[in-house]
Formats: sequence, C-alpha cells, structure tokens
Amino acid sequence: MTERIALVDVNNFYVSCERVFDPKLIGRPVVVLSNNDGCVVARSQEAKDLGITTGAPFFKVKQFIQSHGMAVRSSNYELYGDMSARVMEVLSRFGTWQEVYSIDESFIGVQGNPGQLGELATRIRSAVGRSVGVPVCVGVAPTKTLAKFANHVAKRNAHLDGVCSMDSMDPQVVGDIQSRVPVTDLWGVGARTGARLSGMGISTIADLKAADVTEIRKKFSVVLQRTVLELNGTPCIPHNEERADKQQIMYSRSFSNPVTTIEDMVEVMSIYAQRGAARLMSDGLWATLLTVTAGTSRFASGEASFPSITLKLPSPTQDPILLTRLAVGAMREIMHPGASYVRGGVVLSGLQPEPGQAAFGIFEEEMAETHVGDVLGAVKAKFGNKSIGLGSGGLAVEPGWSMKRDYSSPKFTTDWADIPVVKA
DNA sequence: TCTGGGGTCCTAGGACCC
DNA sequence: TCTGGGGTCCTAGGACCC
Repeated sequence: MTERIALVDVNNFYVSCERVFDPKLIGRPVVVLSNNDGCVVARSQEAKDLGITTGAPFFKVKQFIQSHGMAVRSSNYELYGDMSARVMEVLSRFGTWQEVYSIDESFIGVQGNPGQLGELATRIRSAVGRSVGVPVCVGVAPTKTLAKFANHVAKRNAHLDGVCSMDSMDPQVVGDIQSRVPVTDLWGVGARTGARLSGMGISTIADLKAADVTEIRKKFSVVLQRTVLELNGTPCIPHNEERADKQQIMYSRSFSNPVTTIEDMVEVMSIYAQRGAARLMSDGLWATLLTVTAGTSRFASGEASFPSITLKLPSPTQDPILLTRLAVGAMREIMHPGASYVRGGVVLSGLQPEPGQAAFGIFEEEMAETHVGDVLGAVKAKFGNKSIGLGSGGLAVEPGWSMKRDYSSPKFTTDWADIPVVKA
C-alpha cells in the first residue's frame, strides 16, 4: 500500500456547468464572462481552439465571438457553487482525507499499488461524470506539486483519458516531459519568479527539479524551496482538511457606470457594508478591522485615484449600522469628488468567532444595534436581499452603477422558479 | 463607451519592550 | 556621554492561486 495524493479538477468548470443544463451548448464554442460582463473567465475547448484567451476584455472580442457563432453566458455563481458542492461530495467518498482547494478542485488522499491507483483515478472520473454530469481530470502522485503536474499531463494528452498516475509512468518519459514543460506551468511559479529563474538559466520543470535547494531558499523563499523539494518527491506542503478559518471577508465590485459623486459613493459603501455584515452574521464571525477602497480605471486617462483606509473597530462587531456608518464616513474623507471611480470595495478583517469583551460604555449601544442586525438578517432571509436595508442601502430601484449581466442563465438548482421542467 | 473578484501565505521593516 | 541586542507584534506590500 502506498499513500498518494490525487488532484481532481473539473474541465472548464463554468462552461461544463452551463452545459449540464443546456445540452445545446455541447460541442459548441462557449465563453463565460466575469461579473459585469467585463472579461472572459472560462472557455470551452472549442473556444480555446479558436484563440480566445482567459481574461480577454469582452468588448474587444465580442465581434470575433459573435462572428464565430460562439455561445456567451454571464457568470452564474449560485449555480456553480451548488454544482461544486455536488462534485466535492462525490470526491469525498474516494479519499482518506480531502482538501477542497478551490471551487472546482480538490486534493484527496488515496492508497494502493500502482495498478490500483490508476484504476481508482478512472473510477473517480466516471463517478463524477455519472452523478454530477461534468468531466474531470485526475492526477495522482506522491506530493501536491507532482499531483498538480500529473493532472496537467492528463489534460494535455488525450490518449490518457483524463487520468495520469505517476507511479505507472516510465521515469524516462516523466523526465522527458519535465524537460519540455516551462517552469511557469508549475503550481506556485508565476511570471515574476519565472523571469528571475530564467535569468539563472532555469526555464523548465526539469531545470528547477535539479536546482540547488539552499541556493533557491537564499535567492527566493521557503515557498519556492518547498516546490523544489516536492518536485523531488518529498511532501512538504501541509494539507488543510478543515477549511481554514476565513481571514477576511471582501465585498468589491466594478460598476457598470463610473461613480463620480459623494452621494453615489455613499450609496455603494452603504450597500457593500451591509452585504459584508450579512456575511459576518451568516459565517458567525466578528470583525475588528474595516477597510474601504475605491479605484479609478487603470485604462483611463483622467485623474488616477486609489483611496483606501483601514479603521480599527471600537470592538469586535458584525453590526450593519455601525459598519455602514464607519464605511460611509471613511469614504467621504478619502475620495476625490470628480474622479471617475470604476470600482469600490469593503473588506472586513481581523475576524474572530466570538464578540469578545466589549468596553462598558459602548456595550449597551452595541446590544441595541445587534438587535437591529438580527431583524435585518431575518427579513432578508425571508424576503430576499433587496427587501430591506439601512439608509441608502434600502433601494427599491436598481442604482445606475449596479452590475451588468446581459447573458445570464437561470438559477437551475437554487431557485424554485428556475428549476428545469422535464416533459415525459 | 465597455478591461473580474475573490482569496492565501511570506517577508521586511518599524514600533515597542526588557 | 555612553548609544546593545534580542524578542514580539503589527502592517504593508509582493507573489501567487483559481
């Protein structure tokens, strides 16, 4: 019995989710857009083959997309979140432990001799396909970094049928592949590090694998040192089975139209602070720090302005009234009226699971405000997010800056009104 | 006209303490 | 006038990931 790590991820996750509920999209080139329909965040293989790149601004490729008959969808995160939970549940049945790494990826612990590991990978792939309907690739190896690499190999070699277990591979072949794949394709090596490595004559995975660990530690960091060790088969990246406690809650969005006035920005901050407070309450967390930010476009020629300020909260809180008041007040101070802001955000950090001991003076006030928060939360849970709000957060009409979503698919799995109807 | 939205971890440097 | 050194905590910023 050998202990191994499997990295399972869904191919073109968002596109695959859309296809489950709209089979007409199968075989067609499909792209999914980011919030605000700003840029391309997911592409089907057919769209990749046509040369659409991830992160491409939609307005620049729109013509090309339409002229090639590609299907376009706005992102539907409720649907993807729900599909993700289903995939993770299936994977959990196959692992001795599981670390959910992202919305479409999970590491799981697996055991067996080389032959069994390859078969297991194939069984995982068909189980997810059968019960959720999305295609996955599986990479199996002794370390996380190598499991990621094996997954990469499975994806790029059609004859492997979506699975690659390193124990069944000829070491010579592994070496050949590693000496052809650029080091920046490796998990943990980005463009910056890649450029510096290249200056040292390290350009492929094989080069990095052969590099001197102590030199790497000195010139870079323990992060890259761990990567080198993992490439050589020594596991040194720990796995977090339990979802690490969240360190921060961020609510940040681009606007469909720029915000230039204090009144509009106050409206934005008021709503974002209340969304943040709602997430604190649903996660059972209290914040001790509040950051508000805004930014002008990096692509525009007007005044550049990136105001940002962090406030220490008087005591740990999840109170929407207090957070709204502070966020609005802080933003009034730091923004430049007249600058054309295209995004804004509220970050809650210094999170803790208990309200802790409040100073006596503010304690009573806190109590009163907490009750209001409970009431707000209850009303929203029952009647939806837009049913009630504080100050300018209680908007009956969509404001001018709210998100654009012109190509939405229905909330197939999370809204009764949108559940697909089967006619037999 | 239109260019995403989250997150994590590590490191260096300053403040402060004894 | 002399002007150490080690430790901790906090924060900002960099790099990376999906």
